[in-house]
Amino acid sequence: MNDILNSPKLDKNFYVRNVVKVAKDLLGKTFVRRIKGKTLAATIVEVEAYDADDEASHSFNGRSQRNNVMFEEGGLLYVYFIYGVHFCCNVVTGKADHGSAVLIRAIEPLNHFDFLAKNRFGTTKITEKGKINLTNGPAKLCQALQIMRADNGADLLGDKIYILDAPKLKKNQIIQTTRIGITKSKELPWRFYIKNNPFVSKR
DNA sequence: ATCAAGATTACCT
DNA sequence: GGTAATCTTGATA
Repeated sequence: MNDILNSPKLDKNFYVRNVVKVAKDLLGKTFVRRIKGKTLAATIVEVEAYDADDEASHSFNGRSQRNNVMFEEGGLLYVYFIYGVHFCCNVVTGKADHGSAVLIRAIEPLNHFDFLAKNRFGTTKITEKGKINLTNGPAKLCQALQIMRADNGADLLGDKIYILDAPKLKKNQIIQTTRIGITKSKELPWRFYIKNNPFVSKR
């Protein structure tokens, strides 16, 4: 655990690359959220890439008030509100004005389970199944980590939300497939997840 | 001005 | 498996 938290932050160069490569490389890295004096840590286990010339991407029709952060240089957090109910968070990638990001779809918590459970269910008493349910979806993990509108545009090189390096996964531990919940560009194989990880949202 | 769709989730049958 | 929840955006009038 201490080894994990003592790893270096991913740097600017990591984020300013092709979005599909960044997506794949984010698997296994440690997502950190500092809030209320706590340092919440979780392993990234499922992601999706959204690129500029990708019909399913929020950036496809150009810059707008909502997707503005996606067009910044890589290394920021893009948070959006969806279905009038949920927040989802993305890691902005690529050069300035490009418009690409990686949706974080699922994480595996490493600490502070009571705090996450309180945020999700209003109680610290949870079953084994409830534990899986803490962060096995893009809106669930935002609720658990208290990521919301105010966090849109957060600097991932700052000290509130950031990602730590971790050993690169082997090729055979990564599954590549099509994305979930979209109607356009469904055929692009831009979803990645860690094989056999119980926190992955859907097989 | 009105309307439909949306990178989801929880709860129902 | 179906659908309500309920805000924001972009299209059409």
